[in-house]
Amino acid sequence: MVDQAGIFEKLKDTPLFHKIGYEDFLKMMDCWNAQVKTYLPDETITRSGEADYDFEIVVEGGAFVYQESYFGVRTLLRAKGRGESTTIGTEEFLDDGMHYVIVANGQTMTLVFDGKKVLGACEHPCPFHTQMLANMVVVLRRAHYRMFEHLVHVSKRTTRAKLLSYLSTCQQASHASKFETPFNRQQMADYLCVDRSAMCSELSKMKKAGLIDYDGRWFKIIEHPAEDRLA
Amino acid sequence: MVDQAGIFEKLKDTPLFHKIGYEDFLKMMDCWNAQVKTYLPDETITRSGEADYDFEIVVEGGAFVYQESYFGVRTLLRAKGRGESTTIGTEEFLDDGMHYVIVANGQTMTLVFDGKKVLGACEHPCPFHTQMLANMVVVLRRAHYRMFEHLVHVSKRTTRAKLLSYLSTCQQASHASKFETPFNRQQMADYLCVDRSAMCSELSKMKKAGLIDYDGRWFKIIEHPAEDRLA
DNA sequence: GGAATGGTGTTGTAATTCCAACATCTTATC
DNA sequence: GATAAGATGTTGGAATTACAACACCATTCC
Repeated sequence: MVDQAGIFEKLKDTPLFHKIGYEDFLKMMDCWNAQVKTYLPDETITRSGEADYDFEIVVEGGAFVYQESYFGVRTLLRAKGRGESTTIGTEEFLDDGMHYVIVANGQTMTLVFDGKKVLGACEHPCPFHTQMLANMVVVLRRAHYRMFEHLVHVSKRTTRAKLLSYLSTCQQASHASKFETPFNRQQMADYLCVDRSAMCSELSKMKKAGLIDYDGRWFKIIEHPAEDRLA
Repeated sequence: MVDQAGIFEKLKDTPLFHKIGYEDFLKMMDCWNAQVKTYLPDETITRSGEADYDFEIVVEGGAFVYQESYFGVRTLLRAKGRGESTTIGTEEFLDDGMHYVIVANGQTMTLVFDGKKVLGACEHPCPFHTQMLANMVVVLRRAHYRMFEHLVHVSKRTTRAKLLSYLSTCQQASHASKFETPFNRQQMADYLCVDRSAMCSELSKMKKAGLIDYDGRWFKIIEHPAEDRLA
């Protein structure tokens, strides 16, 4: 059994709890009807349509979020890492028309709030309530933008265009002409939704064509490609 | 010149202003240092790096959000419809590492809040502040999930897999075996990032193969495709 | 050292997609 | 009815990708 202080310790450094102190946390636990739940590995935590108004945060362990098709075929959307604490709920809870399943990744402990209270207008607004909502907005915006970047890259029709779109973004983020990618080749191929070997081959061609230069994870974009390849 | 009452009239029915009354609105205008701005068609409203902490809402007109590559090549991310009011800012403002440009779509009027006050903890928390943040979370979550669905479809390697993924989602949302899509063929092809004619051709094959049936925008999924095509 | 492992690059073939062009059908519009 | 415009379906050749198989290199482990 873990006490409230123990739970707070595991959450306090996450972006969602930015500027939330222990006293705020205690009030929150009371005000939002917090409940601690534990799950066995692979146990279903929740699915769309059930308890849509709960707001559940991973305290310990982790969770997988799957999209579920009409026929029950699942596609892995996101992994909530063990010990990463935050926000199953911040990004997925409380909406209609979503079809997902959330499954525990190993032994998992969560904190469940009453979502109606979280998103409802308080008669006696508390500072922590406003702060938590502001934190949620920040966390959501970041995730939203990352996903949009991803979609922009994947939307390109050819492997070359996908690579240029992605590498251009990396270069921008690095603020330098030479930059290092966080992915190895397989991960980069998965991220861009192309075949790894085909991607390697395309990288070779681009190097020979003088478009880019690279060595391992270090890349450099040399020439400005025709606009229509990037657009 | 439009007065505050006129602005409120244009915003009050949007999701972002759910449960926000006129008195709340007036307080908000004061508390968050609201300023009204107008833009000429195609005028740049803002770009990443400039005024990152402002929170700007379209009151009248509209806006295009572009991603901008290292070389200045722009990709259209999103169109904020004329008169649709809400939320340039709700989804894009206040983050680092975003490279975008926002351009007015026709004559446009906006409302600019001080983002630091919007996301900052208030010393004297107001009910409208909490309500607005809760509204932002709802709006963001919805947009986030829609984008995720989009990414799931586009991530599939073949046109057939993209179609099945998309149609499966439509079928789920309709709660019926037969359903109508909101897109015409060209829009559907753009959404799935494939060529229209190739998509039409693939639809024909799928119909002949007995996987689906369709007539115009009406579709029906007949057989469960092999799991590996959908996964 | 030798073997195993994981990351990377190359190649050839089969499959898929893009692209352009055209045919068909429906729906305005006059 | 005649015409135009728009959406949809079809086809064939060129371009691109997926897939499988293998070579190469560095690291790790015994």
